[in-house]
Amino acid sequence: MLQSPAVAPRRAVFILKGMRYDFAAIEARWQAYWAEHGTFAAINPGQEGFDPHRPKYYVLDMFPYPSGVGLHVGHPLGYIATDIVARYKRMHGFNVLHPMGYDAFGLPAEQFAVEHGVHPRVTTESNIANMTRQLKSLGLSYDWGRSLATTDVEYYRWTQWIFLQLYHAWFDPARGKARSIDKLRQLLESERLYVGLDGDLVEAAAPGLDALEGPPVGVRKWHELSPAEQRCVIDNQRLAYLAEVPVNWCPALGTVLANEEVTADGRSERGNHPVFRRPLRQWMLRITALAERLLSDLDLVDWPEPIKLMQRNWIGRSEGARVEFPLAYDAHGSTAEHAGETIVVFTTRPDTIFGATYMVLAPEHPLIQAITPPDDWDRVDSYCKAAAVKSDRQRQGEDASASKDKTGVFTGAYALNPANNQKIPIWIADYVMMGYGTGAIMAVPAHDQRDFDFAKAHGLPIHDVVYPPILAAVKGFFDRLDEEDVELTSPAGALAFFVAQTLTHPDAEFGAAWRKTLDANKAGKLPADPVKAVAGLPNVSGADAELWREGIAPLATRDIRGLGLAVRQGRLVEKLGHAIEADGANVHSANEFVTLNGLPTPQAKQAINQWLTANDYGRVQVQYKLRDWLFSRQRYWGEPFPILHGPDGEIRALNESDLPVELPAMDDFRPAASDDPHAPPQPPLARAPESWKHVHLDGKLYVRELNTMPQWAGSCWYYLRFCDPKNNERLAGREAEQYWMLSKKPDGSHHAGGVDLYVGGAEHAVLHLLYARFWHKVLFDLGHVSTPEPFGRLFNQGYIQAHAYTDSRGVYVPADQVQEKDGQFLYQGQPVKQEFGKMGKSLKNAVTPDEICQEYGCDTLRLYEMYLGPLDQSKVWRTRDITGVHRFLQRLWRVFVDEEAGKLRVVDTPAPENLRRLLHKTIKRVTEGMGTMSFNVAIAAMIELNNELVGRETLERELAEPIVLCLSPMAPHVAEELWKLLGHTSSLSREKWPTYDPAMLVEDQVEYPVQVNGKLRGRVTVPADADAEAVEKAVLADEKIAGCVAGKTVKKVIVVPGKLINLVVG
RNA sequence: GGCCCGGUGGCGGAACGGCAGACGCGACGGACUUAAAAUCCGUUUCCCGGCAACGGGGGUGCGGGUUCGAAUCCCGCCCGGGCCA
Repeated sequence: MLQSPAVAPRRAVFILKGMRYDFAAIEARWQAYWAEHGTFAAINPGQEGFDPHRPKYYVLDMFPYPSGVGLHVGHPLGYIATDIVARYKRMHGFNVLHPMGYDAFGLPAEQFAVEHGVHPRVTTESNIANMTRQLKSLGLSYDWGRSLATTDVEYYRWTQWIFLQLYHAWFDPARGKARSIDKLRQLLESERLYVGLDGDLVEAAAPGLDALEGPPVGVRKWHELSPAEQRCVIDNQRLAYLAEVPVNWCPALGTVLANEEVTADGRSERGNHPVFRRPLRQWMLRITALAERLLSDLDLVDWPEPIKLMQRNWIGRSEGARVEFPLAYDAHGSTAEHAGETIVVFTTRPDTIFGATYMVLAPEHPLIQAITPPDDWDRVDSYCKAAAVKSDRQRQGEDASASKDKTGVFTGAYALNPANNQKIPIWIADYVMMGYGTGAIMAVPAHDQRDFDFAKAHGLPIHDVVYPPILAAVKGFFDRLDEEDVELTSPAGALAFFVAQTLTHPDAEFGAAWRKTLDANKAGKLPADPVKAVAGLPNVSGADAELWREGIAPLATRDIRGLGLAVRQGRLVEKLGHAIEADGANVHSANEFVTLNGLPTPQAKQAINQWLTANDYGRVQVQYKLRDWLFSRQRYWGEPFPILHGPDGEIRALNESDLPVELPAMDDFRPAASDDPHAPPQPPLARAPESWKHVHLDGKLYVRELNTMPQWAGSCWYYLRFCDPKNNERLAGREAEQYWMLSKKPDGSHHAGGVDLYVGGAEHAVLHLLYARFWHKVLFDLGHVSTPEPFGRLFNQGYIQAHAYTDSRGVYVPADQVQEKDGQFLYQGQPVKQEFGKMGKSLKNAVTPDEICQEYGCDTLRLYEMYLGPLDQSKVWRTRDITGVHRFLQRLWRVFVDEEAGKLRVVDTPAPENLRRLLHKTIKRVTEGMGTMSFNVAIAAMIELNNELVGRETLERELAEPIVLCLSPMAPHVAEELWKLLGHTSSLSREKWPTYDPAMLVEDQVEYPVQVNGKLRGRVTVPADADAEAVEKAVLADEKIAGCVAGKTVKKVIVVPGKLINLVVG
């Protein structure tokens, strides 16, 4: 279209183009400047320019997996936040370590490689290049010189090195810490430790005692063992060890799978292939040895409570009892050779032992063969064999179909319940796992739902032993009904009345409730509707109400006699149709020596534990849910183990000097798939060149370990490498590690954790953080690192969600092509349904940072992401809303720059008092927002200040400079540009953060809102220094307030200094 | 089922136990413009009364409680999300 050259404003714009807010040019210029000047390079001790007096601050992001599709706007949420913190800390004089890298080993790259025939290293490197480009375009102040990938040979060399540390270490329970294997050998050789019957370690008594009494019975001295036995004892103590463990084996994928990767019906999540349970010899890491410290040291770190809780639950410490059930012998089956044999169980509910009516062994339990009578053997054996191939999930019946058929088989043998000397049958069932506890349970069907289902399915007895308050009340009612012969007008109503009484007065005796019930009976005031009488009470919990409504009340109405009988016989639970797992008080729980009856669950546990211990039936034991870490993968794209296998089964660790063990170049790195669940695993490395696989050492031919490490390995210690990423002597130089990892508390003492702020998604709350803590603690015990914990403060950012749209078939359509019209959403003219979910490829609702940067600039993107809401909450991305913060930057720019005249508005005259005050208030709000990472509030404060400045012809320097500095962590490019326009010649990244003067925040007049009986009725303005009495006088003198109070007495006047005034009148 | 987190206008969200709804989006009205975009100014919790300045009332998922005063603290419930079973 032709344009008239005479239009003046257009010409002005054309001439002044250089003074417009040209974010593209500004951002490119400053990103180049920072790179060229190394502005964000952190200086290590010993390097030129290092200032030992500067405090350090280590702020870290959870590094990403370099995926092929690159970043979407959800990823940088945390990165922008940490970048703001890093920039803010630099302005406080901190030496800031803010690095970034890539967690690049693992399945997706390998899967992509297998499908496309490209080597994973090729795709990984191009993905890394692309993601680095994206990250750099966001202006994140990383020290890119420290960037690394877990796949770098010089990185995984040290991952292998750490594995060797684990291999050469054991956990000394006496010291509660990891120590070197050499130390263990010393302790054995010097006979401070003996070897027990099972190859376990037995501590020698205090020195001197042995001389008198000799070593404990049944132990051997080190020199009495053969070299092979000695080796076996040592290997059994290592923190990295080989073990035959049942794994989820997927022959079609040719690898083992983690439990999380197996679906409920026993198929692989990826590809839906069958998964089999089979024992495999695998590398394991003994994380369970550190369980107690992983648990207790959570108290030392500043993490969100929910994350700590999830770790605690995962570790799953339970204090319970280990109880021995003697075998019972009768005419058939048992043989003399097993006399004295016991079945050991672990239970967290020893208080329910009187209700243990049968026992269950896991199908793998070692005693099965010994206790099963020969006649029963075939039946039992075939059951065990069938169970062996099921997955854990199938066995535990996590889906509804599996829990219905609680399979099991009776062994034909019996045990004695030590509490009541009852003979109880021993069953085998696959819902009991060998891996947890002792592989055997005492089944208490009345108080454990799984036991209940099993008992129902197999006709086993169910005996009540614990009643929660509502059931205790029911029992109390029938007890009294038995004692007194009364005629009840409505038995069900009386029961309801009695229960309601006891629940509303929980501290009162049953006797009182009973008397009231009798009174009500006499007066004909028993409730007509027993359900409502209890379930409708205000303080009855939902569970109790349901129990009453669905369970007791119908039974009471239908057959109160039968109900009474069931209660008397302790068969109420069976009648209710489901187990009662809640705590309560014991019933039917006494023998001639001990009674638990009436004791609340915690006390009952204590009492029975005491009795069991005193009588040698058991002892208190701490148990963890945490399992040792399965560390082998039958995959190519992972760290090779620094381990050799000798011809005679010898395991030989490589010397540190032989590291790294590089992945061999291979064209075909697919795992060997198979249809046969029993085919031996063939990891891809089995097809590596012979020259790699075979190693000649000391005249022997060794084969390398052919498994690789799991993806978790590389991410376990990258934060350490960042301290000194180029070091080829150590995993990180000692001085560098100490400088960056030792954080000081305000009082000068050292903090438990090294990284000052670690930000990432909550999806890593358990595994990554637990594994990293485990490695760190071992390295700490062995003296390689300086802090007991790796991450002092953790922060979880929320997800970015976005609207997604499905068409009539329920298929997702590209969200960016959906249009809204009159509240309807249309895609290609067809209505679609709006949904909601985590941003990503699968929902077709991903927005890339590239497109936003191009259209609005990355300063706008940064501000928008931070302005969305609190960092730790999930929030919805709406591209439309970006204009808000973009407009803010435009307006801010025009407050500084007169675009039409093409000059800066900044002047050196003093600012008006009101604006100066507003500035100081804003600095305060922004500073506070920085401290609590409430960046949304900080930005709002900046916008408010700016709104006051819009339209002014000039801008005083005393306002301009602090504004630029306050904005700079959040929108660094535009801030640097304005800083330069203000006449500065270098980057503002290390300028001092502005301070506010508290005196500037104090007003000399205060306007008080005045409430009358809590309702806002008016305002009065008084001098700021007026005392309460003067304020009161002023309030009562106010015309409007006087009107409100007229005719009433003012009973009380509450003056909250600086806040408000409340008059209480009546 | 257990535990954890959350629920505030049309929307995202502010609010040391003290004026609920800052700030932004959207919407509406106006200015500028031939027009649109951009920009600027104003209105915007709901209900009632008023031409209007304004006045009255309700209101932070629901029901109770503590308090002079509760979005905020306590108890119970409902709904949504997460983790574990």
